[in-house]
Amino acid sequence: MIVASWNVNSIKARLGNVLSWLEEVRPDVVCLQETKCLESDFPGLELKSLGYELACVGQRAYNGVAILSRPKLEDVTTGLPGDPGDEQARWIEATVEGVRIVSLYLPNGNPVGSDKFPYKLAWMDRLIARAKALLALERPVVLAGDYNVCPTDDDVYDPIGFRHDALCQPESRAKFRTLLNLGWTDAYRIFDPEPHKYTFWDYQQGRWPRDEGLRIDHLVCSPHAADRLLRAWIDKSPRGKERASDHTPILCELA
DNA sequence: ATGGTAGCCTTGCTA
Repeated sequence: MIVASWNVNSIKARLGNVLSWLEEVRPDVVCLQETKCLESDFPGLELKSLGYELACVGQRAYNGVAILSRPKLEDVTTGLPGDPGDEQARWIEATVEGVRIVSLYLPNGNPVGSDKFPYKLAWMDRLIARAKALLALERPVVLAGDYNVCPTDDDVYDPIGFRHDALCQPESRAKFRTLLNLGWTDAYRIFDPEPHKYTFWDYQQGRWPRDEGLRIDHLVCSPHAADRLLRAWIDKSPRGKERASDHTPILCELA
């Protein structure tokens, strides 16, 4: 089973790119982030015509996550537990062929010093709590999404320039490590130890043609999922297309 | 020193 994660930066603006990529790669499960539309506005018919079931949660203009699946989608839930007052659409779960799939969009947190950064850290504490509960299921689980965390300086093109950025803060990285230290696996790093492999390149200042990016999209696997990992890779081709998202898909295959 | 891109709607905010 091939599982992909892709921050599309608006599903409506990116529909053509997404449809052509799905036809070409045909992943079994696709987790989308920053869909930026209400459930009622989601272009589901086009995706269903390619054989995908859809589960999504969204809000106007910001955030929004979805799961597409060729096999049946079961037991869909939305929202990250731990803060009933949190209205932001950043979390959706579903089960596909016995694998619990999460599509998550972790808060960016910039600028550090604003209230956005403590919101990010508190959100990560809730993520860690939910990850503990999911581990207790003793089932394969994939936490797929835009984490807005560069785990190490090897995951950012300019570590000095980003030393004050929320994506590279020691607190952000420490919480990501706390997640992994519970027993979760960063699937990409199992298969590719090379530094400076990226999933995001800013639209500005020619970052894409210069390959000046960040690795912030991750496929985080529970032990039962990690035991089934065959490969994980970044597909850079969508980033080079016309009207591209600033992120490109990351994928893994489970036996 | 500045501005540079993209998407959405709040023509400013978020990233």
